[in-house]
Amino acid sequence: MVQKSKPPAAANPPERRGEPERRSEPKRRGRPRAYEPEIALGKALDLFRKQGFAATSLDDLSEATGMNRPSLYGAFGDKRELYIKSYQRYREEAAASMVEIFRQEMPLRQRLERIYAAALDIYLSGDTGPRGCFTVVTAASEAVGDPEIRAMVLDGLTGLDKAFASCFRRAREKGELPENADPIALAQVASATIHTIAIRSRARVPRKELEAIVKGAIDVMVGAKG
Amino acid sequence: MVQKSKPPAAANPPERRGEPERRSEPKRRGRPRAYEPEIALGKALDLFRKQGFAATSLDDLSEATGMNRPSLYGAFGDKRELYIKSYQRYREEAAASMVEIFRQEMPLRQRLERIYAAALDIYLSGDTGPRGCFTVVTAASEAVGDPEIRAMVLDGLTGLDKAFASCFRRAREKGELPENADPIALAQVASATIHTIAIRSRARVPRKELEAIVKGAIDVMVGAKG
DNA sequence: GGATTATTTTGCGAGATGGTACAAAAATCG
DNA sequence: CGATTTTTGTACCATCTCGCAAAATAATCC
Repeated sequence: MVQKSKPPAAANPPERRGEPERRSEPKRRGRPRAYEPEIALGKALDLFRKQGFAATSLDDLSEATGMNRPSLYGAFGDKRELYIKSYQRYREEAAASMVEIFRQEMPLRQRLERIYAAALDIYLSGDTGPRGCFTVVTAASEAVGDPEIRAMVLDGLTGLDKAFASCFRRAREKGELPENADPIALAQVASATIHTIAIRSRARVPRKELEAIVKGAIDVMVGAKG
Repeated sequence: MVQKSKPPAAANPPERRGEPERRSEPKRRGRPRAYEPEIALGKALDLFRKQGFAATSLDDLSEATGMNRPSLYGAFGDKRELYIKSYQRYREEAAASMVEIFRQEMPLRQRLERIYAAALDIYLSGDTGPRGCFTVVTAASEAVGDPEIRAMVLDGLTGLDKAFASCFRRAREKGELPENADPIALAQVASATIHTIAIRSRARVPRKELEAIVKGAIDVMVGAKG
């Protein structure tokens, strides 16, 4: 898992470009790419999620993406840039899986349940074991030393807070919560619940237990029984 | 910060053993140690908390502890063992700072406030910026790949859950909580609040904001106003 | 004082690491 | 076809990494 000396054969998937470029690409000039940047970035993201920044070597990334190092460097920049791009990609995917749930009209309790179910799907995915949340598990670790990563982490944290806050605010307006409920405090508890399941999933707490934690937290936030 | 080639002079603190050994040590036989294992372990812990496992090199540890590598190796074993011993030390210290608060008799709200204040003291300490919680920030990251570390992390998580649960159970018996309050669910929210401030402190969220989050969470758990 | 014991010190070695230089390869353009 | 352009593949570098062996040092024991 650490070194490689990649077998030089079988490195080239024969189907390397079904249609050369999605659409409207006039026709690229030089030698065609042997990889698809989007899926390579996904592989890099998988690795960073599993191992974190420092424990992931360029050889690991090279092997996982199928790109050799110079190609990696040319496509994404150095290791830190690749990490940041992976993190951006992660956040886009995570946001995409939740934005619909925040937008649609539905009862508060159901909305919370679906948000947490989506989060668990993300945190528990992974071939070699659940990987938790990128923000919580690896990015927060890098955040002390790297202002750019820290800014992204902060942005992610407050973004989640705000999404939950507006969701509680709407619920209060619709009479699903008592008049004196504090949407901001509730949102922070809702975020904290996200964080606790992110951490616990990384420690391989089984999904059933995580779901029980979620249910208990929802009860505390909106009142027991549905 | 990465390499060293330590200046060979000035490496030996002249006061290296005020009293050779605390007490009852009959008299150590060979050359005396130039370091105190306890404080060296503390320095190692500081580094691991700041940088995590993979990003911390033996040279870093050697420089921080003042021990050269073979001495480190002899005293603590290899890097992973040193990491585990550091983590044990961290947990002992953290437990020591909280056990009194859990044991003493006091109103629920005050107990929670003091627990969170103690946690913030730990998370926000550090010369070069707050370091968060070892369990949450670095150990959880290693937990996927290392069963021994994972077991320790799980033990830490459930230990905190249980401490909070018994605290809520007592409060309910004393009438500080409604009869239908669920101590386990409340405990998990209390743990989640610990986790969220651990993560946020790592992202340099200022103490004032963390305290506001704590206050909001306490209100949600035990009911607004004190 | 000499033997014994425990620790420090120096330094090494095999290998991994992040990053890059450079030529060969594979496409389009004229 | 040859020129141009872009990417790939190989090889390399300087540094860092972990762990260890061998020798030097400093204490106690007899």
